[in-house]
Amino acid sequence: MSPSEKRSPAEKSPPFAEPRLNGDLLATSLLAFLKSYNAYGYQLSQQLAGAGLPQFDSGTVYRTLRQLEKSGMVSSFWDTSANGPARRMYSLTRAGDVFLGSWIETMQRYQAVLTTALTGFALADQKPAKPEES
Amino acid sequence: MSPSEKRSPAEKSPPFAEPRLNGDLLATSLLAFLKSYNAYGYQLSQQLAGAGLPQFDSGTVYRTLRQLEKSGMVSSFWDTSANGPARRMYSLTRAGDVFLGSWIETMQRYQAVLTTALTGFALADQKPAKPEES
DNA sequence: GCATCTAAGTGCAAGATGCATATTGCTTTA
DNA sequence: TAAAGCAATATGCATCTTGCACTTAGATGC
Repeated sequence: MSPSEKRSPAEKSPPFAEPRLNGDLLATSLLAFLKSYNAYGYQLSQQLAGAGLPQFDSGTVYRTLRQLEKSGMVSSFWDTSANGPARRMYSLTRAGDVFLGSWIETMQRYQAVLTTALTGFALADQKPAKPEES
Repeated sequence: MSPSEKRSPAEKSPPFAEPRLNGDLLATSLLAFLKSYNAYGYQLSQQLAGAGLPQFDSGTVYRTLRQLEKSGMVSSFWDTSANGPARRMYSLTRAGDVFLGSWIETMQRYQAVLTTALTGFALADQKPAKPEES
């Protein structure tokens, strides 16, 4: 290759283009809850806390919800009908529903891979590579 | 509380204290592979690439392996028995095995929670909170 | 008034990640 | 034998993500 150019720009992919299972567990949990009913951040934060999921920081919950909205996965409006401070009510969008489905699939596939690896899978074209057990 | 002190030190938990399922998928996959056979970084990197898992950066793979070693999940030694450059051979430790088991459990529980949320679970003490669907 | 709860959000520093590149040793081939 | 190439590990850096503390603000109770 020509040794002149050193770096190509390397565009980055948008936040929720595909399921990554990295920091997406929170996002996915939020979408899963929003599939059953609309809710606001504080409420979701509390329900997550008592659901057997890891302890999510409430700041992260709010930020993730805003990010999901920017990505078109959820939509929101200010709800001032109830007493107390205004609530930002979220609901799942069509795109969010689709993403949620693919993420669940992905998670199941990952788990299948891990389970297979754990049970000692047959390595067809790859020799065992168990060095010495003397 | 007394308004004098502003911040407490707030100690941080060690890297792999408990399964977080955030950036731990790579770590867990590595441990799962190492449960069946000892292996070195380059090899693991290649096998991960063709296993139905997300595309992991090789630099991240090496760094994660070193981090796992610092945490006591794996142990390594330089293997110069084969041709080519020396390889750092990794094997799973007892602690790594335990962590792996708990992580799999955790992942299954998370998935159960999500599945339950998706199928529309019964909200006992929490009213539906479905605002208006007019 | 003052404290407290709900509700949302920001600031900051530390950690994790993606991408490109570097380095070394061995093997092959011109 | 010099050059080229692959195997194998690793680092530099900019960016993204995260946890923790703190702030703002309205409503409610004392």
